Amino acid sequence: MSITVTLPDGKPLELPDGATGADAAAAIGPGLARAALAIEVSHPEAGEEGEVRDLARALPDGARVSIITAKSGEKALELIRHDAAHVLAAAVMDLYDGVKISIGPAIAEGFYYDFEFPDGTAVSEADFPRIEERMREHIKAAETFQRRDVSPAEARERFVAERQDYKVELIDDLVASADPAHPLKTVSLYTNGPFTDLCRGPHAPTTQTVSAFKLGSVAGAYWRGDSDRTMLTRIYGTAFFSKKELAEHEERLEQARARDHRKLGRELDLFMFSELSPGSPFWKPAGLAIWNALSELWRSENRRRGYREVKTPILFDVELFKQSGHWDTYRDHMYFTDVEDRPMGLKPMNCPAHIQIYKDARRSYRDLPIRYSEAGLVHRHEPSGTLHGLMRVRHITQDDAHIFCTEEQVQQEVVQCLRFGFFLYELFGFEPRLELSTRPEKRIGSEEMWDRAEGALAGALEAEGLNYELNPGDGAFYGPKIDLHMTDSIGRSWQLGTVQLDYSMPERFDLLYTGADNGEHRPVMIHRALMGSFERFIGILIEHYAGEFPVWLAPVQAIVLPVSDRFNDYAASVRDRLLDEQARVELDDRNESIGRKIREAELRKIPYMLVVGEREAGEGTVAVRTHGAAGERGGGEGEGVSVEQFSERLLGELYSSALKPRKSSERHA
RNA sequence: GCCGGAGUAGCUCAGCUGGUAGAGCACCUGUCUUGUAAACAGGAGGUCAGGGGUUCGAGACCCCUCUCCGGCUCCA
Repeated sequence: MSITVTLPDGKPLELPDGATGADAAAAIGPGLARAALAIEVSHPEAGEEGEVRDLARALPDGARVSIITAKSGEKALELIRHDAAHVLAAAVMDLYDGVKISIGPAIAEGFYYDFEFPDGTAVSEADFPRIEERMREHIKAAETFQRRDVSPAEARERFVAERQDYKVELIDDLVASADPAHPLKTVSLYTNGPFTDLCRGPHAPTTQTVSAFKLGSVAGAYWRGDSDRTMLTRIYGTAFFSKKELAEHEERLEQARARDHRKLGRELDLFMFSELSPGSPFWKPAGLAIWNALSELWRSENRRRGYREVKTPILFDVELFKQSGHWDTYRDHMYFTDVEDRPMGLKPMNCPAHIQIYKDARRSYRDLPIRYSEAGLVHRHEPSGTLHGLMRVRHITQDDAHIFCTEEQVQQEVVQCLRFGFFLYELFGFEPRLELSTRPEKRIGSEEMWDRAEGALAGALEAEGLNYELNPGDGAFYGPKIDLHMTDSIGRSWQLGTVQLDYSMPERFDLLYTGADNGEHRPVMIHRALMGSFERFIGILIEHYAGEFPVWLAPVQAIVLPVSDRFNDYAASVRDRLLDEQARVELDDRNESIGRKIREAELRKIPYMLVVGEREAGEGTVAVRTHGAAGERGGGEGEGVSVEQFSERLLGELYSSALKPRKSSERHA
């Protein structure tokens, strides 16, 4: 008897019955046999998607196979990182008595393993050297990863005897969640050296492959991600196939840390924080310049799309929040105070305020859609442990808007919001990830309402042909939402824009409009913030540009640098000339060397440095040096540019291209 | 909020097993009059996050609080 498998190039390979992945690799060649780590098996006829398996497992007849080696990219990395997690667990078990293991998967940039250490044992990064040392021993021993399929009862017995409560719970859950028609017959155990773990696999043949690894950090993590359960100790690490790749990875991380907006915020003097108001940025002049440029863009683009800007209070009688539902669902995250014995609260959202404006007049179907925009200041008591620079603050300025429309207008309005969002993101070269979040546990409104709202959002996404992820249960308490996410410099994902559908607030506030039939109807509300908040968006912008902003966003667009104080008067006249063009321009007339002035302007990442000395003062010119590209006296584009010429050029870059007038046919949304 | 770590001059950091606080840059003053990434000299600057404790003596050790960092949970 023999079996036939198909190789990636389409060629069939005949093997004896019961042949394994290792046999297949050996049949192809001795080099591949040595390099093989695992094998990807797919069996389209049997409906089996590609699955990476151990080399030691028998291949099914008729399968398509592909040998995984160190060159197989992500799949190979995932494999050895998972191996590394087992090696880590083995080392920790060696070093700490009574430690309980839970789970240890490979993740995007590495791996982790979650442990429960005995009471009184705190593990910190200081312990990493000895843990790593122990890991190296397991790797040097080239322990084989041996898989054993056993009955759930046998596995359970084993882990009960070892007091591995988490493993016992995992087995019980596996058994309980199995389809009653096909009860779970086996679970797999993997053993390397003295360590055995409940694990689905696959693994490389031995621990030897995990040669280039490093532990990264230690963190708390709730068992099963549930904050009501035990907090375990998570140890993060990463692994590569070579020391070189590991070093490159660390180099990348270091470069990423250099663009951290908190670091750049300090270096470029953009904003600061004070212990006296945690989670609340103080915008310094340079940072506010960015804010204002962005705000100008936001304002003009809103106007173009039929939004009318409003401004509303931040402090309200709590009655408003009782009516809106915030009191019931959001109280713990709000700030309250008493004003002359009257309980008041800071708004955590702008919608109830915009609703007051809607209700200030009788509305007709002819008025709809009504679109109110506001750079609305809200306060949210974010838990202390979650604050993070500009990304997670308690004092939030949303680029908010609320659209009041008819049921029929919902989809087109949502589509317009999405297009508007993409228009903005494309200006910065952002490629956001989309999520559709559906009804949460804590919610208001009927099931039919949620059905309709979720359907409308999904409909808009599909009408636009957009790819999105479903995020069940993550909607706002009043309605489902579409969120736009971006990642920061080190890969953390942050929600920026959001488009939320709301049939509930209009009901709670008894919003009405008069229809063509002269009857009263209920409008639908759309809550939308595209950048999300100015704070978070600017945080992302800083990291995106690594502080090297395009001219229209740069806090200082040009700086005039006189070579000596004999040319200060001429330099001031150049500065004044550019100020007249509304440019953000500075003059560095300190008694310092030109080298010093240039160095400091470079460090401030100012786009244009205008050096003026004897020759420039005589000719009415400037010597232009652009940031990052060293200028040259006596040559290059920089020398002898008239102030006129430079002013023209700067004028062309002072505003985002989006802010320049354009014909309605060019409008994106 | 939870787990772990950290907090020394404006910034970046040093400060041994407890013996009474230091560097570079920035700042101020003076000299120099500068041509494309750091002129030279001098000076000033600290309740070592805050509070309590141990000790003859604490920046170092212990406890509490605050803030920050890395995660987890949460995030309208």
